[in-house]
Amino acid sequence: MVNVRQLDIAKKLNISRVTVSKALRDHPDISPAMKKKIIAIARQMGYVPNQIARQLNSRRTFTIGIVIPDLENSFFSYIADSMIDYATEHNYHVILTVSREKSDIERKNIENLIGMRVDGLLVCLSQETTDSQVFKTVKKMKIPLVFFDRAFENMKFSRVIFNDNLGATNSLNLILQEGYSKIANFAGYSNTNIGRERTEGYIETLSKNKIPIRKEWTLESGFELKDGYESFKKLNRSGDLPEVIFTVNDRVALGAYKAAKEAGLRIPEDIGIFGFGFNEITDFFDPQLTVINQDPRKMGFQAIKLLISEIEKETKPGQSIIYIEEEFLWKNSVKRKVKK
Amino acid sequence: MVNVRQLDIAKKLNISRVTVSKALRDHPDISPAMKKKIIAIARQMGYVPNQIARQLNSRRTFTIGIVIPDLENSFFSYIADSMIDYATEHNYHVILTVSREKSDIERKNIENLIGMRVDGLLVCLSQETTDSQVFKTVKKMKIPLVFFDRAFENMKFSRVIFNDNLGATNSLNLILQEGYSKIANFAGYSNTNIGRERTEGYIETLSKNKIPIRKEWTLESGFELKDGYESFKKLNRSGDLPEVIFTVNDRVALGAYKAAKEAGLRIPEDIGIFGFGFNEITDFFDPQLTVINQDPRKMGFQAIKLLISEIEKETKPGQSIIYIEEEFLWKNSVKRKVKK
DNA sequence: ATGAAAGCGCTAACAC
DNA sequence: GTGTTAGCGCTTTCAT
Repeated sequence: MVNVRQLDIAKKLNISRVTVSKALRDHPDISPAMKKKIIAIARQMGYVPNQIARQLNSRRTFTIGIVIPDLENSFFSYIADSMIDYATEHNYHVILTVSREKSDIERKNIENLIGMRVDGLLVCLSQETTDSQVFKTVKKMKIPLVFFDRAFENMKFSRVIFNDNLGATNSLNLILQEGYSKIANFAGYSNTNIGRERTEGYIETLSKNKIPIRKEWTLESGFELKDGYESFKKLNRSGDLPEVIFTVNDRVALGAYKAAKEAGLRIPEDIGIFGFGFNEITDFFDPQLTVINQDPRKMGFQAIKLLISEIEKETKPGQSIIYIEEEFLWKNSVKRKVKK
Repeated sequence: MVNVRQLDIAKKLNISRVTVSKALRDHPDISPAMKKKIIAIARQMGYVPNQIARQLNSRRTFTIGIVIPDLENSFFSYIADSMIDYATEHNYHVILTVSREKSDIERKNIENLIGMRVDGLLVCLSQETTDSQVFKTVKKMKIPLVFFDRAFENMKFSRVIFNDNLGATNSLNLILQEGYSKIANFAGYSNTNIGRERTEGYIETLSKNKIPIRKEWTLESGFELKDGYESFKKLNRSGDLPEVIFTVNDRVALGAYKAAKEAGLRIPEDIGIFGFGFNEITDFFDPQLTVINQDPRKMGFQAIKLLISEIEKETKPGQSIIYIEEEFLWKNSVKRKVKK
C-alpha cells in the first residue's frame, strides 16, 4: 500500500482507529501488549503519521518561517545554518525563504508563511523595506516574530542585533592606543542603521580623543567590494593617505586590499586596514584582516532561541532586545606598534 | 478576531461557507457581484486561507524537502539558494534540513519530511551514508526524489551530477597543450566518487600523452585546507617540485597557496596551481585560481526543475541523469606559455 | 447561482 | 482498556 493510515492498521487488527492513534502515541489508556502489536503492524505496513492532519487539529505546525535577504551572502547562510541547527534539535522544521533584498518579495514570503500557519517568524528586513503593513497583520494574528540584524524599532517585536556603535568605539580606541591617529573611514551608506551607527562611533571616538575629523577621509559609497575599491583609488589619487582605514564591512575591506595592491602598496607596512566582518571569511584574506568580528552563528542561535521561547510562552513576546557582542581580533592587516 | 475562517465570513454575510470558499477561489459558480462583496469582507476581516486544511484534502503540500550536508559550505548554500529561487517562482515552499554529513541525521530528516508530506525530495547524500533503507521507503511511498552531487547509483532515482572525469581530462589536456608535463595531483580521498573520478581522469590523460605517472606526485589526503597545506609541505620537502599542481577542490588549492607562500615561492612564477572549484570563491584567491568551474547554481536549478517536473508528472520519475557541464577558466595561478 | 452533505487523517472528550 | 462521537478548516460532489 502506498499511503498507510491509522484506519488501515485498525481494520487489519479489527479494532478502532482511536486505539491505534493512542497506541502510537504511547497513551497510558492502551495495554502494553496491544501497543506492541499495533506498533509492530504499523512498522510492517510502513505507516508514517500524517503531520498535516495532526497540525490541522492541534493548530500547531512546529514549523518556523525564516525570511532572509540573500543566502549567497555567507553571513546569512551561517545564520540560517545555525537556526536550522537549533530548530532541528528542538523538533521544529524550518521553511526558508529569500527576499533578494526586495520588499515586495519579502511581503509575499511572509504572507505565504502565515498561510502555512508557521508557529513563528524570523525576519531580517530587506534593505528597501519601509512599509510595515504585513507586520501589522502578523501582530494582529498574534504570530510570534523576532527580527535579526535589521529590524523595525518601534513595532513591539523582539529583536537580536549587533551594537555597532560600541563595536566601532571599542575597536577604534584600541587602534588609537597603538599610536595611530590618521584614520580614514570607508563608511557605506549613511541612510542605513548599519552605516550610520558605525560612523557615529567613528566620529565620537575621534572627537573624544581630540582628533580632528577630516571630511575627505570619510568616504561614503556602498557596502560592496567595488565600493571599497573605488574609495581607495579616490583616496590614493588625493596623494594624502591615512595610516589606517576603518571599513564598514569585509567586502569593502577586500576592495581596498585590491586597490592598494594594484597601487603597489603593502598591507600592513604601507597602509593598515581593519573593519567589521566575520573572521571565518576574513581569515582567507591575504593578509588576514584585523576584524571587529560579528559572529552570525551567535546571532542565529539567539534569535531562534528567543523565538521558540516566545512560541512556547516562556518569554513575553515582543519585549526583548538582545545585543550580540562583537569581538575585536588582532590579525595581520594592521601593524602593531606597541609590543605585546 | 485573531484567526478568521471562511465560516466567519459566511456568518457575517448570512450565506453558506461553500459560497465563500468558491468565491475566494474565483469559481465560476458565483456571481461577480457576490464575489466582490465576499472578497472585500475577507480583506477587511484579515482573512488568510489556512493552507494546512487545504493540504489535508488535496493531499498536495506544494512543499519540497531539501537535505543538504552542510549549509556553511558556500557550494551548498549557493545550491540551496538557487533551489529556493526556482521553488518560489513556481509557487513551492522549501523545508531545508541539514545532515552535517551524518547519515543518521540524514535519515531522520528524510523521515520527518515524509511525515510532513512534502511533494518531493532533493537530497545530497552525506559522506558517510551507505544504508539505503529510508530511500526504499521513499520509493514505496512514491515520493519523487532527485539526488544532486552525491547519489546512489542503482536505486532508480534521478540524479544531477558533475562529470568529473571529463572535467579533469579536458582541463589537463589544456594544461599539457601549454607545454607543461610535470604535474602533481592533490587527490583527496580515493574512497569517494569525487576523489576517484578526478584522479582517474588525471591518470588517463597523462597516460594517453605518454607522461609517466610518478607515484610521489599523487598525494592522497583529504578535502580540506589543511590537507592541501600538508601535501604541499611534503612535496616541497622532497626537493623535487612539479611545474603545476592539480587539486581536487578549492580548499585544498588554498592550502597549497598558503604553504607555497610560506616557502617563499611565487604563484604562478615558481609553481602553478589549478583545480576544481567555484569561481565566485576562487576569484578571491590571490592570485585568482585557474579553475575547473563547478557552478552550484546550475546544479541546484537543474535538480529542482527536474524534481518539479517529476512531481507534476511531466517527466517519468527516477529515469533521468543530468550532467552539469564544467567550464575551464584560465585565471592567474598558472602561467600561460603559449601566447593567445 | 447557491447550499447541504461528506470527507481529507488525526486527536480530544467522553462513554462503556 | 477500548470504542464512539465530534471537529480541526477546507474543498468536492451533488442537489436545489
